[in-house]
Amino acid sequence: MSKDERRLTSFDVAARAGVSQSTVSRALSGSPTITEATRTRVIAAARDLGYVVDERAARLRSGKSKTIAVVVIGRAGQGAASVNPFYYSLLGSVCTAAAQQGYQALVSIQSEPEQFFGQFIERGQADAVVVLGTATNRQAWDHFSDYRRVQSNLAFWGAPFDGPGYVRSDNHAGAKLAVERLIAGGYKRIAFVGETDGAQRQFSERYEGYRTTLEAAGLTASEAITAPGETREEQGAGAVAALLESGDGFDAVFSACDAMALGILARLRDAGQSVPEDFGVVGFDGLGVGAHSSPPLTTIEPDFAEAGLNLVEAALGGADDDRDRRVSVHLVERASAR
Amino acid sequence: MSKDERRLTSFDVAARAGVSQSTVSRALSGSPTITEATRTRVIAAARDLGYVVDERAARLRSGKSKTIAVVVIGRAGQGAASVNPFYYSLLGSVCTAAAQQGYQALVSIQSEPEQFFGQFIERGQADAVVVLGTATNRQAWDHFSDYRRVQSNLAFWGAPFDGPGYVRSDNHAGAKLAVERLIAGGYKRIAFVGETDGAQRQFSERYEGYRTTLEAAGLTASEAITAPGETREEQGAGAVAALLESGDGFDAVFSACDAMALGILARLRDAGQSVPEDFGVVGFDGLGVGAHSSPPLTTIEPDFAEAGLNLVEAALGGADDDRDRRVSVHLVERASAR
DNA sequence: CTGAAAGCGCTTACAG
DNA sequence: CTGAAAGCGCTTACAG
Repeated sequence: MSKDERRLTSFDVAARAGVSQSTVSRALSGSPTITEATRTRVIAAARDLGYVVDERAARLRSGKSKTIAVVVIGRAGQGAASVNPFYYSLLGSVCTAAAQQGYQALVSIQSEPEQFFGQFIERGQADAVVVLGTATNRQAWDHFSDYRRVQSNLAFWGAPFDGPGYVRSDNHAGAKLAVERLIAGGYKRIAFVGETDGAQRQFSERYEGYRTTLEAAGLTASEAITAPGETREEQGAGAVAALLESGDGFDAVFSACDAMALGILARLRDAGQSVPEDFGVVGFDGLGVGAHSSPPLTTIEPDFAEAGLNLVEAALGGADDDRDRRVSVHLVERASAR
Repeated sequence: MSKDERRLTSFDVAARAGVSQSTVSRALSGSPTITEATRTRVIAAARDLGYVVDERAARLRSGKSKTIAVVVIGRAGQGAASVNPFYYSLLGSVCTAAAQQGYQALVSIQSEPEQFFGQFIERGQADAVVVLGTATNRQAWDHFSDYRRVQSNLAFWGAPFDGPGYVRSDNHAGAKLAVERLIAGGYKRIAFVGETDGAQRQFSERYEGYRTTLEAAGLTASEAITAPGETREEQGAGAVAALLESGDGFDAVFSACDAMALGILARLRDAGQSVPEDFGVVGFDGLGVGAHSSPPLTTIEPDFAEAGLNLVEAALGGADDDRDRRVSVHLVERASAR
């Protein structure tokens, strides 16, 4: 610790300010029942002494922790290196939103079943917990989904399921933005790439938005296209390859996520298709790496600050919070649609 | 909380296991002075009851917090959105390393002077603090650098200064790897892009490594090249533009960081230079986005897991830790050098 | 508006 | 190896 031999306590501040310990506590915690004069004196004494309250004691007595635990789910067997930039940005937004609400953020990265842990509230370490990360770690989501039944101060982003506490993008609005952008670019035959079987719940909503927007414009929607692959990029590449081979004359793709769109772009280049001239692509997520692809990827981006705030509010609200939280999205114009 | 009306305490577990409260504490905390039989009984009682220890109380009494505070510095005025992927990866590695050592991670993102805060130890919230982030926020680094004088359980990555507690890449080895790779690719006139005036301390070390490696190979090193710009990418683009205009016949660049290298690649493409055929580029940092640039960027990547571990150890070690901590690096072969 | 006292739920000397 | 007691440093009823 520092050079002081003994820890300073509120007693020392009380002595110096000539008040009782209780008054020190009230003055420092901003209690309205304290004279401004007294408060000023106490604050000065604390400053002179270099005193700060011991949060362990304050929290034990008050029963609150003023902390949000944030669990980041990684791919099984891969740890922190498998967390993609999208979730790191979301993590950053949650930390910022928590700070704005006067909370601190206790972060843990969990990818293996033996480390799945969410009992931060029971241990008095947090008042609520936010879980976010890849939908592919099914075991992790099963774990936290079960846990939500006994602990309602839990909010999620990225889960393959749906239910209370789940926050997500306004997928319908996003899909509409993407598809309308492609229609405006003059593309005639627009495909959707991404699974709609529920592995990633949000994809189904994006497909629905794709379908209704196309139909509203008098165009025909096709079945969602998918291809197997270890990574999202391989899946996207495979899907667009199938699409080109189909001979159905597709000239544009709305990809359910940017990672797949990146694979789509790479495959299109290999196939000699020029984007955006011959073929249009719009993704979803607002991944920063899309700004460096060739061509840079036009995409739908959720408002990260709003997402962070919604997650914190939903977690803190617990069972009383039954709002259907959908985060607004906007179109990021880059260069993959003419 | 959950459905129980009253919080469970170690007393409840003691009653159920037929032992005293002290025995419960010792059994659960793994004290070696407890019979295996007793421990088993206590653990079973705790499990049956669904009891977990209240960390607020445990920490108050023990005086430890088993937590590492991680401060992520963002660009002034920009918040979480300005934190680049490199620092998020580092943050993830620190969280993982902390967990491996039995510590939790309390994360805060700080970019404005009014939020600079590091007194987590004095408040009993952490046993050590790790500060990382962009070197460009000079005020933030000044703040934490001053703080290191009174609080030695502090470690840094990315600081524009040097001193105790600073962990960094093995820049000499990295520069050597990069330059030797370019020499092996047959490039004849290799430039260095990046400032060496100390704004980013590590850059000077990379320049030195560049210079000595080139000289050892009997080639001539040039002065470091820089150009003004709001972002690293603009700086890189400007520098390579100057380089091409110089007419000095440069055919390769070792860029002090990937962000600048990305700008270099973009500018080279605009100038009609083909990479890696006419011009070679090697960056530094191992940024994930480099895998999606065109061409994909060959780069030097520090070992993130090792970096996280070193930061945690250095912070926990405090004044007793005077090791010069340099994290090993490796070459990531992509496609910007022939 | 302020103070004296109690107590939050643990861990840790101190005994035996 | 286990127990009874004290005490970590606050906040919060309870008084006045």
